[in-house]
Amino acid sequence: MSTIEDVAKLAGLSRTTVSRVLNDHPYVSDEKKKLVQQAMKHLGYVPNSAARSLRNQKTGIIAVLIPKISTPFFSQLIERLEMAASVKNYQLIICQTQFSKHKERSYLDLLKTKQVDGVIMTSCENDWSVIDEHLNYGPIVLCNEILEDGNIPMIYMDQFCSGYEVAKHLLEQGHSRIAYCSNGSQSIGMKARKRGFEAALAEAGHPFDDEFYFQHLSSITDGKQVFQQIKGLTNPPTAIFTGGDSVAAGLISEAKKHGWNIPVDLAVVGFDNMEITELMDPMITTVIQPVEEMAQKAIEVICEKIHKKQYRSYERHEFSSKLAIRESTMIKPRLVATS
Amino acid sequence: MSTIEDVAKLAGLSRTTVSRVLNDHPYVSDEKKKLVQQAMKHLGYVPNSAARSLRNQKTGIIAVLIPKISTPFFSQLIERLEMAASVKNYQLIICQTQFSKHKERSYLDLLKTKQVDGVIMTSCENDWSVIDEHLNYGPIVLCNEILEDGNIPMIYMDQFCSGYEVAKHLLEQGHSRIAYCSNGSQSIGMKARKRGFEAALAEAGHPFDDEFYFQHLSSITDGKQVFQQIKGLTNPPTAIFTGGDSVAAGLISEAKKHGWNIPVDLAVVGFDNMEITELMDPMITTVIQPVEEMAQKAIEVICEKIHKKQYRSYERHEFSSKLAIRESTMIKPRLVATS
DNA sequence: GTGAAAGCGCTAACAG
DNA sequence: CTGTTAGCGCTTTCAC
Repeated sequence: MSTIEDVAKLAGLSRTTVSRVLNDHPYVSDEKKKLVQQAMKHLGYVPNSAARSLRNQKTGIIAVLIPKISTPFFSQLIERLEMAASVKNYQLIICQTQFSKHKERSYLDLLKTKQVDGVIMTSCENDWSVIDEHLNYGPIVLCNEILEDGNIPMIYMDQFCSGYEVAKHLLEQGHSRIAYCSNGSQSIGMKARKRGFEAALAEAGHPFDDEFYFQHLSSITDGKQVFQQIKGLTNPPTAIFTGGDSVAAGLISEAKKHGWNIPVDLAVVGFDNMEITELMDPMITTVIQPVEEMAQKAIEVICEKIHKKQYRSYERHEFSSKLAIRESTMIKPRLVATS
Repeated sequence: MSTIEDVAKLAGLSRTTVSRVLNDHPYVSDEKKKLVQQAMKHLGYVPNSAARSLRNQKTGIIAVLIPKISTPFFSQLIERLEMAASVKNYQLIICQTQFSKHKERSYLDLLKTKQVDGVIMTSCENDWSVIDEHLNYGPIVLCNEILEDGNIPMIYMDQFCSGYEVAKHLLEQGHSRIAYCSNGSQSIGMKARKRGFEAALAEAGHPFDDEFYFQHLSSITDGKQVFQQIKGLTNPPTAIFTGGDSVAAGLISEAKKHGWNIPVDLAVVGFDNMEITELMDPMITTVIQPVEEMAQKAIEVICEKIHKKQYRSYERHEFSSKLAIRESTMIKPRLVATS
């Protein structure tokens, strides 16, 4: 492995000059520049990044903290983050926290060891004080998460608005008995979603009924179970916002097995716009998150922070969801059955 | 940010001793050891990883080259790779090649710049010569890919066997007119899968019919289109191996819309065991890949290579798939319809 | 057991 | 425009 010294010798110049060529500095004569470039090519020289990191005090690496990579939403987010980072010549280290406080903290320590220039958190298990302490070592930005009072950039979707729009849509379809599911998270975003949902109902004069509030649902199985609960009600809801596509799909699949007609007997709305939503019969009405925009903003913001070396600042970047209205909430005129 | 020097001063000792404590070297008196540890705690000292990398000539980072992160199979693979790497205290840099030869090569260069200790490729667009050249700088292992004649470790699934088992299962269900779909890849693995499929058919005395060979299918839309083709055939197949769950799901969804009964009119087998396979009605028979085992082996092998500093070696690690038999290929006695 | 000193490969003052 | 020099933070001979 050749070093800058080797290149310098071969070109008959000093390390400095080679370094200048390497970093596109001005004040190098074209003649010597060419000499250096030839020597580099000849030796197959590539600068050593550890040495550069040590000298420059930056690595060109950003850590992304993710609870679980294979979750469709998160894998899409990583994909977009990677694409945006790649444009700016940053590498991404992927850290799976598995919702563990401890793991999360140990990954934040990558800032202290200077293994990364910044951290993007897509969820946050620890208290603000933990984040705050790490801010002495580098920038942290939240993408897809909110933390009250934190003076760091936060990039997120307007959940109040998502909840509001879903409810509005269902109300417009003539529903008034509408169920709501949460995944159990008590995050600010989740609370906002519920508030938005309730607000629309209240406006329409159909205050939210706690009997229709189902909690801790996130999987397909959960969706199946929630159907069983609904089936058991004497006066069941006519529509449901499941808060997740897996739940919606599980619920629909189970409901169909029991002869229910979706959306006639029960209108269903999911969340995330996963692939299944277009595969199920009926296709599922769902909320589309602005993944690409959030990812791009997150990279943009963290790069700026790294550059400015100013890690604390109150910044909110809010994006809007879109509602994809599909068959699971739209009652169509029936086709005449051929017998 | 405090350095080893600061710790040494505070403890009234030399950098060497501090370093020894840091690296658990023997020959440090317990007394001084404690002194050092106190000083480290007091200063909140954490070793700088760039300096360590430079000095030790290793980074503790592995690059994973992936065509597209959000593909369910790949996101599962990344998840498992991350978990296995984390156990060995390695970080993973995720590089999305997007099937680009050029990007792939530039990521392989991370080995030259010493930004990573090794590379795991989950697909390979470049020729062997490109790989070979980079082997001068660090280990490369293939996980989920085969390259003829390459003298590097390759971890993969026995595709011949997968294809064989699928065909066998369909034959046992009484089918003889069985269609086969490929995603267009001409990789060794894909060829093996097809050979396995054909072998089973040949054994049963039902040689493969090229009329039933559909190519370049990978998406839901492709699945829908292939159904249209099948519907147009005068003498259509009674079973089909779609080579992918998305294709299978798209096909089934379209077939149902046209009143076909799956599996009675057409038995369908997917590939990958994605979530949808259990959500569709009927649930889809599919091939389960040994993702976890392959990921663990890949990490194990690359760590060993890094350790031994011997990058070239002919190694094959083959794993087996499992067939998950579900409703899309099993004709059940019909339930009596209540009218 | 412990410390002094050299050096991993690179960049940025500072001179000239 | 170019070179000399110091040093980023760490580990490791080699002495003592």
